[in-house]
Amino acid sequence: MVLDWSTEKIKAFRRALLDWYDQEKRDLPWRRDHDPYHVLLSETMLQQTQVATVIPYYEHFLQLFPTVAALAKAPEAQVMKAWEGLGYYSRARHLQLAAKQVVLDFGGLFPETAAELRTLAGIGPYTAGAIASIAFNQPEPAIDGNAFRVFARLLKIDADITRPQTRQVFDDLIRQLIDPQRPGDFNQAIMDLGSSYMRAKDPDPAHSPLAAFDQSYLSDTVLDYPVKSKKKPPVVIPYFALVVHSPQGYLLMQRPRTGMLGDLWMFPLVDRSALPAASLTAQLTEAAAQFAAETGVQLPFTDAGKPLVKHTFTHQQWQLTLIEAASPAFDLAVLPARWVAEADLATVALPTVQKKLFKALAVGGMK
DNA sequence: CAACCGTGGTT
DNA sequence: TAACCAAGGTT
Repeated sequence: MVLDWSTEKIKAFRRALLDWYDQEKRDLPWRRDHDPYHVLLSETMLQQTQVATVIPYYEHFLQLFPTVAALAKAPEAQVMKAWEGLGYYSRARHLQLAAKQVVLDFGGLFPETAAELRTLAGIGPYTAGAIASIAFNQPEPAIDGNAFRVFARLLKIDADITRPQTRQVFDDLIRQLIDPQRPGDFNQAIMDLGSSYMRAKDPDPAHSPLAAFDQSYLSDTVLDYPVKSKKKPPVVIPYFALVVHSPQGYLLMQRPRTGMLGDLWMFPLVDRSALPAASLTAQLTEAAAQFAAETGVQLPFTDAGKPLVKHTFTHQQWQLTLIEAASPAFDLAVLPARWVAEADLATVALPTVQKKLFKALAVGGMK
């Protein structure tokens, strides 16, 4: 799509945006320099995650893994532990994979083009554009939720931003507007604008430095943009959480690398919706049978008498009933499982839902 | 392409 | 409070 703005108008737009950014840009840890590793780390953590949440994780992660080489050679378990609580855990695995790719495929130096950056694990069109523009000064759009919202409002773009093909519409338009001298600052200024005057809720378009360019503001239709379709509600799944405690600690299983909470450690779960029996007693027996089939150990599980633990993810709501059995320690060598004493809880990466389960049991000072 | 993948904050 | 939102990527 061709933008019908004059050259003068485009220059005035860039000037208004960058002058404002020079005065008002946020002071953020990842803006201390333009190191591509710092940009990659911050952009990855910021995916679908708020700035205030990311800041302490970013600082801690950089202390543990100061360079891309240090991250590449770190134990994966330590990387996952550093990501604990941040969510979308495949980001952590992909980030370390990307670090290894930089070391092995690019001699330890980040590639500088968006196309090459896209070959790194976990780097999609947004993150590639962000690194290329911020670290390497290339005129690449970085189209995140802010950019979608800001340009949808500025230009009154009606395309549904949840549809993949819509990205191209915005990409074409932003390429005509991006400042060729300061593309990184241009992209970051759009993000700052999208989190302030042009935020999703309760925006203040009248005081935006781009108010004069904002077609939605000028027509009093700001909240009509961006256009996006609604998400489906989460599916409810009932589980038993199997609490097996021995003198060596609690039995935790490492979840499969793919799927929900991949690589993290949890109590074994049994999907109750897959159990045929109706009564609680019959379901406890069936859960014990499934546990025995997996471990070779038959244990008498009983209801732990704890309240139902609920945890809602993007697409699922888990309703967890704690059931428990005491046991001597037994061999777990053939399973992705281990006994974890309370003192060792700090050494394994636990998802938030598992911390809720420990809290319900009043274990490890979790609250 | 649509579905999947976490968590915490806000209204 | 249920719904929505927050610097997306992978399959």
